[in-house]
Amino acid sequence: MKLLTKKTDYAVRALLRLAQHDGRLSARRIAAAEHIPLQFLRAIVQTLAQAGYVTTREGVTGGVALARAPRAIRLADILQLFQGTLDMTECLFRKKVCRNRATCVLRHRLLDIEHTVLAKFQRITIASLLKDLNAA
Amino acid sequence: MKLLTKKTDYAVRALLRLAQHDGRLSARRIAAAEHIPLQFLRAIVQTLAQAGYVTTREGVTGGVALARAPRAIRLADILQLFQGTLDMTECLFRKKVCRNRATCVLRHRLLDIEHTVLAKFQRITIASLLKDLNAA
DNA sequence: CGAAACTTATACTATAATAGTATCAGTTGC
DNA sequence: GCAACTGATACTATTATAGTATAAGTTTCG
Repeated sequence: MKLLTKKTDYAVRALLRLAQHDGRLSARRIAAAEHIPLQFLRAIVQTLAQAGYVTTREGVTGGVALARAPRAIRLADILQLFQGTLDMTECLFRKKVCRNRATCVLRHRLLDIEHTVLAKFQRITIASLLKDLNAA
Repeated sequence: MKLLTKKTDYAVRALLRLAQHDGRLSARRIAAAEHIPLQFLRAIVQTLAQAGYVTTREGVTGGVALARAPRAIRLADILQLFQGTLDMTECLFRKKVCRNRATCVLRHRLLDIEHTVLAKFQRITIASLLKDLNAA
């Protein structure tokens, strides 16, 4: 079971770099520092920019910068941005009614677990990760 | 994010059926009752049999039966059987040393979350699901 | 102006996991 | 012997993930 995909992982690492640097950084520099394929990172940065987590500037002095305070960027939001919502509610909305009671019983338990996971992800922010990083 | 694959889901549902029936059931009957593709379920049953959760008997009077008490079958074990172990430890064992501290910081948090999830899955058994089912 | 360093936008590919499907062989009991 | 079952494989289709490639536009500096 994989909790985070590479995209999410890279996004978080890029955000951490930006938070540490406190200014504008080019995708190329971030990619080199984090060993992330450049084009892949560029696409990730675009997604982050469109969602308002970073600002970008074109041109030779351009690059990427944080658009929000590190403590205002929650891992739960980045996760949702790149991996979509937690979607265990399928049986409730997509099919008429859960035609199998056993499945519903299971889903009830899964929903409980997912809420727990989500709550934990919501408490993790770029700021809290940064704190861990500096403490280590 | 998907916690359970179809295989795990089907396996649990099959085990619940068997626990309710308290005897031998053919894969065909289970598949029909749970709307599971027959060949797919048969492969799942084989895996369950090889792992010792069910016994099978060939021939016209054959079928599948539980080999363990419902309360001795934990969802965590079924999950592991079909989806493998929780594998967030990659950076510790597969690569020499985590060459990126930010990643390690993240993984540390992920491990914590995975332990929580695993603990919850360990507390769910076929018996506890059956109880939910009868209470509903 | 024009090159260098940057982002934007999109299209393409490779690999692996998931979810099934299809068969043939062997077993059991009437 | 045939109907209903399991065992064991091999195959396919779809999707997600993880990239790669490239053409086009922007900004600054010399």
